[in-house]
Amino acid sequence: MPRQTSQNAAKTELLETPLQNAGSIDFEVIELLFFAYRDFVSDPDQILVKSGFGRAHHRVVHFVNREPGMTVANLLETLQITKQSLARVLKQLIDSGYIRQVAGPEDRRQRKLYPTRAGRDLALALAEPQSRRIERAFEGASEATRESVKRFLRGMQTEK
Amino acid sequence: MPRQTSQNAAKTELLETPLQNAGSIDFEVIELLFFAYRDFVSDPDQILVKSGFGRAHHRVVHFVNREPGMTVANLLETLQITKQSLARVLKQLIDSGYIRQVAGPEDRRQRKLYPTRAGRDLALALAEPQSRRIERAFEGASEATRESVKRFLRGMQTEK
DNA sequence: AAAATACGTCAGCTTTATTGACGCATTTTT
DNA sequence: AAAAATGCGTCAATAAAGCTGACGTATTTT
Repeated sequence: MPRQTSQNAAKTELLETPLQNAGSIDFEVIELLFFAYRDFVSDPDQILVKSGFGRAHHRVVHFVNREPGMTVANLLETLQITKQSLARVLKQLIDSGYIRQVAGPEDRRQRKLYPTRAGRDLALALAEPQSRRIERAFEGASEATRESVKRFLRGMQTEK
Repeated sequence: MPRQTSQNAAKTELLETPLQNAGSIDFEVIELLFFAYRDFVSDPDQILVKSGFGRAHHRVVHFVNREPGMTVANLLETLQITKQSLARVLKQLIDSGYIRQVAGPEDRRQRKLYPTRAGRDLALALAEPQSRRIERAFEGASEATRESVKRFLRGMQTEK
């Protein structure tokens, strides 16, 4: 037993070695994803504060523009949040005139969601800096490389 | 002027066409990043609820393990949050024995942060499912392709 | 000796999310 | 036709995570 071991060395042990790519753990890419996403969302965040909206509003505006006529249930599944979380955000967007609801033509219980012109403009304004960032990250990349990156990102998704 | 235009057509106009890759806006990659990150963080989230911790704790544990001896100021800059946001999270991790502080040897105002053995184990447990997901997304990819993806992710960061 | 720095903390607030329950209109099943 | 299920909105209570601003202490720099 080592002498000079101040109380409970085993339990209070401090590790000074950096945790690096080791075993099968890829810390490098984990970190790259963190930083990439952190900066990726920082662009629209700056625009959103001006309108008094947040990230959640952004997501809703984005997906409703991408797929007009989607239902509330569709949106909940896409965002993977609860109905109650969506409620306030959606209400604000409707009240502000960015999104409107229409009763479903076949199933009238459904509320189909559509962007207004203002809603489309907002979606475009938010996407613009993100898209510029993506273009910058792809700078000089071949079409094949771009496809590889997309394939990687698709592979990161949980297959439904 | 069109007849049969119910009140204010221009202002309440509903857009039914999906917003697609158009002009210079790359909606496809924007969405891929959203879904990739959403699922990427869902893995550790499930582990964290068991310990009563959240995503913020994860980030702190991760970076302190990656760079033992980092200061509180380093961490704030990396995470891009405020001191007060970090305070509660860091305190909980210290109180729970995952992280410890040591006064800086040169500058004793600094608090250098180190993981304990438990803190390292937690970081590894959280990284494991994320790393498996990354490996799956890279399946069959050449070394060159992997490098391309990393280059893309680095390019997404705001240059400091 | 004075100023600046690194850190912790107090107090109050906002946003975003959660769970659970209920009500209404409508559609599907029995 | 009646009963059950579905899509949606809402109420109430709560939690996690972030924010701003201000101040105190120890320490280092000027």
